[in-house]
Amino acid sequence: MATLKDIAAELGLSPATVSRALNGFPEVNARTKEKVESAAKRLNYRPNKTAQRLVSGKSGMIGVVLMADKNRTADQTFFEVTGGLSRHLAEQDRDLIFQVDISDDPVAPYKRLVEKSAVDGFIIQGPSRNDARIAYLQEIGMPFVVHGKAEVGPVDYAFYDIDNISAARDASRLLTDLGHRRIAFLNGLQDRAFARDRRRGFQQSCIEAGIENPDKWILFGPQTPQFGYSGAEEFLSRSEPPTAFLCASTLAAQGVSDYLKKNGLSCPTDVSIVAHDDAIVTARAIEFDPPLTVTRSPMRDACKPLADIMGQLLNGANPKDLQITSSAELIVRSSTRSAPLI
Amino acid sequence: MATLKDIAAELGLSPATVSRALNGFPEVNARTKEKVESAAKRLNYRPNKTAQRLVSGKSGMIGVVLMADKNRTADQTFFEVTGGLSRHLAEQDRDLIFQVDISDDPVAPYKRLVEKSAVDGFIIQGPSRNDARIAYLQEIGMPFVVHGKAEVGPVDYAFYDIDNISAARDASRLLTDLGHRRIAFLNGLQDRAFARDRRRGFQQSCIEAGIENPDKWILFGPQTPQFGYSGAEEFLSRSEPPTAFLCASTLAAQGVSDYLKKNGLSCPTDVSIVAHDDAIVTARAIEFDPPLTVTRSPMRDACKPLADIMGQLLNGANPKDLQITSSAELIVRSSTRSAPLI
DNA sequence: TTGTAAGCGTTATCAT
DNA sequence: ATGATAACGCTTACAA
Repeated sequence: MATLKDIAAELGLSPATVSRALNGFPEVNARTKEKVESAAKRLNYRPNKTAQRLVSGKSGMIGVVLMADKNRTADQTFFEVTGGLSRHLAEQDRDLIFQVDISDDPVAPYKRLVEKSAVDGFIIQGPSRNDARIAYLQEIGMPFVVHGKAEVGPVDYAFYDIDNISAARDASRLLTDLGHRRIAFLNGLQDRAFARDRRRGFQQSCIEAGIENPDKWILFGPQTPQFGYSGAEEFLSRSEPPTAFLCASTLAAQGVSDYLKKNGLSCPTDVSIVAHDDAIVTARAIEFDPPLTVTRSPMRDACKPLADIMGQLLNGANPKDLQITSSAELIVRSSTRSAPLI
Repeated sequence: MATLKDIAAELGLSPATVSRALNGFPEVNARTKEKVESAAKRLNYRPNKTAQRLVSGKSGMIGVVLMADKNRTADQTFFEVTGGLSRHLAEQDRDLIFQVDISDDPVAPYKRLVEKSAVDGFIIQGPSRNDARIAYLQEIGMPFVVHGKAEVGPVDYAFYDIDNISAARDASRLLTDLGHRRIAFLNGLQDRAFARDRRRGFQQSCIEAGIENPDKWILFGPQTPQFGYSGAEEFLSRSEPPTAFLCASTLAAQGVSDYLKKNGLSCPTDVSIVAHDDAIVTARAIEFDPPLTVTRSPMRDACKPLADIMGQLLNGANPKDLQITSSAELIVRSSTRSAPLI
């Protein structure tokens, strides 16, 4: 692979001039610039990233760490986002370095990457409350963007999140407006920030509607069809069964739907279902039977903002100016109907 | 972050000696070595990877490229393997750089990474026949390992594959031994090497059993429940419907199973099902109703061999000595039974 | 056993 | 407008 030196030798110039020509410095003679550029093309020159990194102190890599659970499973959404991130980072000529966390110390993989000076920044997915990773990165001053927002109040790091409180509030308010009073909420894992926010939104609309003790209607769990199924089973065998389900994902809604079918219950006649729709391919809300009412906010939409924020951060922007909260859109389809009169 | 120079200054040594001490050169005085090591620890020294790379000419990174289809979907298995790879590469102190292919030129993302001198090698997943990526990497002499084997005869690149011919042969032979004569095969995408091999194995056992024109019983498609469902529909509405299904994945088997249930057909009484089981979490063969007979070969098992092969390749081993074919195990459960007498 | 010096391929700071 | 030179942090002949 040709180097700056090769081009310089070829043209009888110094490497410095070639570097300037190639990097568009204003002082270089137009003709020289042309010659350099054509020679570069001819010799198939590519700047050596490693050398650039050494001198700039930047690696050009962004770290993404997957926290695999004990079962080594990872939710689809993580990959959706990671794939999209890779694409958008490529537009900035940055690459994504991917690591799987197997230790029980969530900070370890970040430390490893930091200490190897392997990355310029991190994108953190699925933050939890008092996230140790965030604390660590803040402490050492490493740039990072959080997908989701860990804390409730204002924070001083960059993030992209959807308004989970409003999403859950809108969804459950739709149900209370339809007269539902016993609404089961199959929420995400309890330690996740989004689950906390959605609980809050759910509670708000319950209070508005005069429903007491909303918490007894919430179950936290992984967003899988299995969880949806067992959650439906659990709630529907109570003495006061719910007339509606709110699911944190279409995946869980799938499980609920399966349970209803298997037990001769009809949606929406007997039970209404609303879900939050991340628009992942494996469980399309519109292909449900009946088509699912959702609060929709494609996971995929997070990729570009996250990559952009990272780019600006690396250009020295203030994290506090890089905080985006987008909102989910309520789409009413056929899985919701007035509460049955009992 | 402390550098070699810092340690040298601290100890009144030269950077060279410190480097030697830290890299376990035999000539260094034992006491010096101790002092250097403790100073390194005390100053929290980490070698600067970028500098090491520049001097060694190696990046310490392995490229993995995801070929996303038009829908931007990617099968679960890709991520299973990629995650595992990341873990095992970390053991070699290598990192995984992850890229998504969006262009229609499958070689482009590889070229990009190569020309940036970003990676030392690639792991290629889902090879197709006459794979352009393989041709490119061979041409430029970049090390790579293929997960799967693209060609039928002997090849001169490193790979890890399962014996797809035998797997399909064993599975379909089980069915022919049970008296089945009309066996539908929901195979993988036609351009994939594994699908070609499984077709071959299927044909072999059909010939053994005297079944004519096996190809008319094969449908190629993406291994999804949707494909399984529509494939079952297609085959079962023929004038001579199959009495058994062979599926290239438990995901497709799920679709077949769903179709049977929805149409009042019983497995295994009316229709037997055998699948190949990659042991991915989203469709566990043993949790099927009834539990699924499979040829089992966990995708996950490929990760360590692939990482190991890459390591050896980078240490100068001959690709031809790094070719592993493992075999799938036939596990008979309850989804297979003698063919119904018609 | 240790030090000196060159070099990896860039970019940046001086001169000229 | 261009060239020398140093620097980034490390490894490795070669010298001592």
